[in-house]
Amino acid sequence: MASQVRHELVLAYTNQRRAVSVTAMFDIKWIRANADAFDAAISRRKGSSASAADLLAIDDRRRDIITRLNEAQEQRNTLSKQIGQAKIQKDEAKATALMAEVAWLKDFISQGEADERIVEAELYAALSVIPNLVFDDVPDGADEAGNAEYFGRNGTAATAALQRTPKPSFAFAPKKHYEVGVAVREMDFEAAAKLSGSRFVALKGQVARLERGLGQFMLDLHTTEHGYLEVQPPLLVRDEALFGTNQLPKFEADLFFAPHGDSRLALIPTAEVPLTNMVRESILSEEELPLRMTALTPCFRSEAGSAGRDTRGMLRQHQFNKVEMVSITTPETSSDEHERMLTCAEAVLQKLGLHYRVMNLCTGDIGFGAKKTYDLEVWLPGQNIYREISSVSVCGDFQARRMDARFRSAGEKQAPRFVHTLNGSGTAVGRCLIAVLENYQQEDGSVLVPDVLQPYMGGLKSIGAN
RNA sequence: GGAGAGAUGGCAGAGUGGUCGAAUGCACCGCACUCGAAAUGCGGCAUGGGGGCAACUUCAUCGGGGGUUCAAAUCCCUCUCUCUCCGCCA
Repeated sequence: MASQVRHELVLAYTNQRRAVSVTAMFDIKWIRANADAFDAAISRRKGSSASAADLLAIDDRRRDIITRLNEAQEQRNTLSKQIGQAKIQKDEAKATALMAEVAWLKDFISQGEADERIVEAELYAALSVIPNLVFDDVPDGADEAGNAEYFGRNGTAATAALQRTPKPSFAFAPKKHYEVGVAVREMDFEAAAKLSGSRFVALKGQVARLERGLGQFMLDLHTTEHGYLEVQPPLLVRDEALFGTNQLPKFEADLFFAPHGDSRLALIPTAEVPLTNMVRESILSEEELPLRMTALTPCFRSEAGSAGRDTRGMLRQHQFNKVEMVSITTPETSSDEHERMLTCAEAVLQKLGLHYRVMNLCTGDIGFGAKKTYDLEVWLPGQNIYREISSVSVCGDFQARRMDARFRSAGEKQAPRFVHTLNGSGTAVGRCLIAVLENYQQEDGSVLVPDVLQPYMGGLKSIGAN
């Protein structure tokens, strides 16, 4: 490794406030004991060239340095204590002799500490960009074409499917959301562009109210029927929080940052960041779990690299509202919680009467930190496609390790274990607005208000009919 | 924005350079006493890393990082956070 690169690596490493030791971040002990399994698992992931052999080579060097350093420190500690004894006994001659004896260890130790720092920085850099390993039932695939429709745990789609709204049919050619009459008047892309550039929108009047009502409806649903605790989190967060939920170090380009003193704060790309990090650097008691939190927040995404995609309408914006659900669980319950969270997200679409399907994301499409992800894709008749409106992921202990979030079992005298984390949108409000506009549009350009939203619209049954 | 005070184990709270990883109290766990409980007594009770099959041993950690020293909870620098007062402000 070039020395300049190494220098910067060490600097970045030592200046960062790390929540967890380098070896705990991604279980290097597990890799050591299961090298083949690691290589097999990581090879399913696109975008990672990590290999157990490379990682363990760094770790072997690290352990070798530590062993030699520890021996020197032990010697120094022993001699230092003897010096202390001599001083207490006023035996200056003996103390001076001992100090001469220990002198050479000083350089040896500081060199060893420097070496340790370098090798830990290397290991840290290598481990921090390894994606989570996925579950066996995640389908293989190169891109979204490899995703598999999911019909429930037993493959029967039993209850959920029965409550799903069938794909609607129209007696006229349904318009895209930004062409629907009321939206044409009340989705002001031009004004927003003057203020902020492309990928922003100003909603007005009844459409603005509808968007607000949607967010309120979702939040109320999760807090009253699904047992989630409402949280209003900070919308600006530190780098450490972003590291915890794995936006950093790899996906910095997707974020907006605000300068702050000599540092910076990021605008949250999703409430997953603040909600999940609520438990960072803490040891929960098992009785507190599962901890379920939800929030309605704006989300900010730079969308670097997606130039030209979805430029029309408000499908892909730099700013949008989203209701997020986060669960903190024990390792034993996280998979059940994943299914549960999926039904919580589905409930939103079912109550709104929106047609959708559930996809089990394949290895080529799943996110960096997830072990398994279900996407809810809502039907957009104006565009004649299914579009992602919610993503529900189980992360295992991947984020917990990055945050140092653990729990202690009641009674049992064992060391604290890492919690498991899950996150899911329930749902993206902006995209849900699109779905309502397209699915409930009438030929005259007005839009019917879904029953469950009418209380949030002052009883209005339709908007834009004037 | 200005001035000052702080941050020690699950909690409270001692400790200002030398057997301090850290007194004491509370909480918690085990045992004894009890028909049972309370009270009492005895013992245990941090995290991470290295070595070892293990018993065990060793290193690091007193908010984070860096430094001085043979030796740092204790001295210096810096960052973060908390509190008090002043100013400003939704």
